[in-house]
Amino acid sequence: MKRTLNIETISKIGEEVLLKGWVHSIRAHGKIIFIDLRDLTGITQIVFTPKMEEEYYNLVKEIKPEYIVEILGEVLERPDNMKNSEIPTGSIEIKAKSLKILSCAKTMPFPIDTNGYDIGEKTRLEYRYVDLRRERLKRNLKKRFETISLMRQILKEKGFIEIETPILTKSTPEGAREFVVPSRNFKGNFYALAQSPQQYKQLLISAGIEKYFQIARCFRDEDPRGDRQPEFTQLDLEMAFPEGKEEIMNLMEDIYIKVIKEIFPEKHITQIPFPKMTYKEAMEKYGGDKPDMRKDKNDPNELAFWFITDFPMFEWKEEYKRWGAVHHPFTLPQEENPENFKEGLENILAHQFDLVLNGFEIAGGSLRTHDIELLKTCFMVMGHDEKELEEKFKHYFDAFSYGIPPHGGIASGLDRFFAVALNEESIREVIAFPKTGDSKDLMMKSPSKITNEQLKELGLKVEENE
RNA sequence: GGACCCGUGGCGAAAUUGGUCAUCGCACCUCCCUGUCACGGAGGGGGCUGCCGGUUCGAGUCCGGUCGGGUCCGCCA
Repeated sequence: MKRTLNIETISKIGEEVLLKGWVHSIRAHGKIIFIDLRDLTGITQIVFTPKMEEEYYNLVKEIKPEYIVEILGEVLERPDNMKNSEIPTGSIEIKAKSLKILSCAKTMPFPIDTNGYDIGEKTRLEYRYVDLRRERLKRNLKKRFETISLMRQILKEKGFIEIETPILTKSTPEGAREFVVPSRNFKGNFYALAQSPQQYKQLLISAGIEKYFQIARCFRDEDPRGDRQPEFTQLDLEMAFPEGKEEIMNLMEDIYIKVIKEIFPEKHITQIPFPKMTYKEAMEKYGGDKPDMRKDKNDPNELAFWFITDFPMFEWKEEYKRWGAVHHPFTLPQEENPENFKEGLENILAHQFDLVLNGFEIAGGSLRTHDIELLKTCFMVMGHDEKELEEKFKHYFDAFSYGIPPHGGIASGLDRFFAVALNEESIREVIAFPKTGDSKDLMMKSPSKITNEQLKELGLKVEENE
């Protein structure tokens, strides 16, 4: 017999159904026993009475919360005074005929029929597979999936194609600290995990993939925060021949408006089209480059999307005693004549913009420099010499020398977006298996030591005292 | 690299100024209950207060260290 999902029982009154799922709760009244059966679609009440076959009725008493069971029974409409308006299947119940235990379960390490906020994160992360049984987390993961599906659909309709770029790539100067991966075949050499598909996507543009996107995993070995993880997901896209940066902004705006309308209909956007504000104005008026522009900060359903534009191109990096890029070196400066760079680097703006949502930066985009000389100048300004460029970016300049159209793109951090859209304080609540503030995986217990054999094979120094 | 906060049975919390304070709720176990849906009722098991050391006649309660979590600054092209 084919399995019926809990939510489907409502339309099967009078029919015999086979249900499978988790025992959410048990209410035993001596003779009559109620079990709330949970599956991905919801909860259904099952009723067991002594009238059923003795073999099965005795088995019911063995059942404990979170056991996984299979129940054959008849869908009955409940008498009016016994209906439960709290749950979708509250108007019916299943009169059980038989029962089979598919899996037993130990007592859960913490309650899962709550929202979980009052349980220490340490415990929740250690038993993440149990924590994920929580309704709230399953809802978050579902919404996440629905959103990403919609984004793919929208971009497909607009002529973008999704392309996977390498995760194992090369260490480059500039940018975030990278995770490095030792090479076994070439001892003493290392891959770096991609901190962003930036270079690859620009090379795809040079190849004539005029509209690229990717739901991309990125890796950065920086100290995490509540809204950061060492690995995270971004909607990454790039296009050739954009009609100015406005085309990119409009595209991103269009995507988010559709996402909110379809996946988060309870939300309302403060202002459409998304207002724009220059970096200078944001800094002067709001003291930061990601102002929270909500009208009513107590309204949990308000979403204030704002574009912040005209970021400076360069900033002084005191730590390294040199100039660096505010965004990245590939950003197109608004001053395209390198001669004028001498006037004062701090005054040069870039064709760069961020998308800010309720005080969080959820996307950063720009037009890219496609003039090789200008690009080299930008690198030189930031303290890189010809030799280093030849070493680290040869592929990049070479590709451009074979022809590169004007292009631009944007990357949007999805974890942060989901946290805001789902009213979660931490992005850990919207990621299935997040890491701690120390970049550890408490469930898998990683990072972990590896054996001396492994170290040797990788050409790494063997620990003496192990 | 720096600053701050937290750590009590499985989970969440309580323990006046350090002195029977290891308590409560949930969960768990046993028994009773044919209509509950946070079911109800009776009884029961479980911690020595993250760890180490110090102060004190006496510490969960003070001090130091350590381990484990969290937040923030730096960092995050």
